Amino acid sequence: MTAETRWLTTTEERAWRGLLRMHDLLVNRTGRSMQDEFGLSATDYTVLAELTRAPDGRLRIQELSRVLEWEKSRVSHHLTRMVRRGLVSREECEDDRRGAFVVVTAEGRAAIAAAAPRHVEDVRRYFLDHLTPGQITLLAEIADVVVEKNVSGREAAP
Amino acid sequence: MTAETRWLTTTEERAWRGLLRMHDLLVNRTGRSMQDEFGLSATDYTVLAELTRAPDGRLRIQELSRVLEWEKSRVSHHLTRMVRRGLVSREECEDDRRGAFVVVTAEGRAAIAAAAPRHVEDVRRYFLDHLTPGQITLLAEIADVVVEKNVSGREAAP
DNA sequence: GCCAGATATATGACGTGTCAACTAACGTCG
DNA sequence: CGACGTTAGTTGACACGTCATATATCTGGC
Repeated sequence: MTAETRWLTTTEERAWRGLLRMHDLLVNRTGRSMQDEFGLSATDYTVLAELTRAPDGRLRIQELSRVLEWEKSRVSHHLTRMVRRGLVSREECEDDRRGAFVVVTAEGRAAIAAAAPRHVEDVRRYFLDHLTPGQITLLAEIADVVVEKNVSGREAAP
Repeated sequence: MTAETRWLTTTEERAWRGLLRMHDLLVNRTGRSMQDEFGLSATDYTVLAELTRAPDGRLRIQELSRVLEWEKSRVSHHLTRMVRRGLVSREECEDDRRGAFVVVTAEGRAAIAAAAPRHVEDVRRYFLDHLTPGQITLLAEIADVVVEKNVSGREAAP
């Protein structure tokens, strides 16, 4: 006994499909630069960004999992690959012997330092440069609202 | 001789990271419904949507590749999996013996017909319902601009 | 001190995406 | 006709993500 479906209006569909298409385009364009020119995937980049922002370039794996909002197994698999390529390394945790740290290697720091300026340029070239400051603000607000509504009540319930 | 990098302002970063986060949340939420309740991935859904919209539920594979903007090999791999699950089938092409058609099966039609109302509800629940009509229009415009600027000059150059 | 959960991480299987290489059929220009 | 470049589609290898499961350690009663 489902009520009649309220299909999407033209504008609603334009917003939804446009969001998906815009996202894919931007991810492809920015990702290709990073991959082709610096050998980093977008995910490598975010992992390195979190690590270099942390004191001593070290984080507990659970901590990384939390800030990135990635499943633990995803983090584990990804770190295995990054370790293999010399971007990070694992370290034991003295306090909690179950636990482990990830640490950026010198090579990892070099990689993200090299890639970061180009990445920011790409974000401007493919995305921000086509929008007015007003549109950028609007989009930031839209994203904040949607994220907040979807996240509250699922994690850290009051 | 690179100029100094113009790093992102707070708002710019909020827009960029917010876009990525919002997208991931929405894709996860809507994807999980479809997967758990109807056994379809988001990509299955879009393939079936294109096919059911086409006359006779048939499309040349190249045509599908073009409208979805997917690499040929991606299409091919995905169709192989969908065929295995009985959602679509391949047919030979008489006119051009290199070519092939994909056709939705009855099962495929049933699957998307069952999933569509729920999908639309999800798009509303997780996304549209949290925004004002003005914001939805704004977002549609933003997506259109960004997509248009990134696509023109790469395909179908004037 | 010990045992029953809970917690931190790793692993294997499998679906998905990309890239490069391959097969087969078209089209054309001599 | 026949060699040649192009087009349609497939395939295999490999990177990535998710799920279920395994292993080791911690923690809180008793």
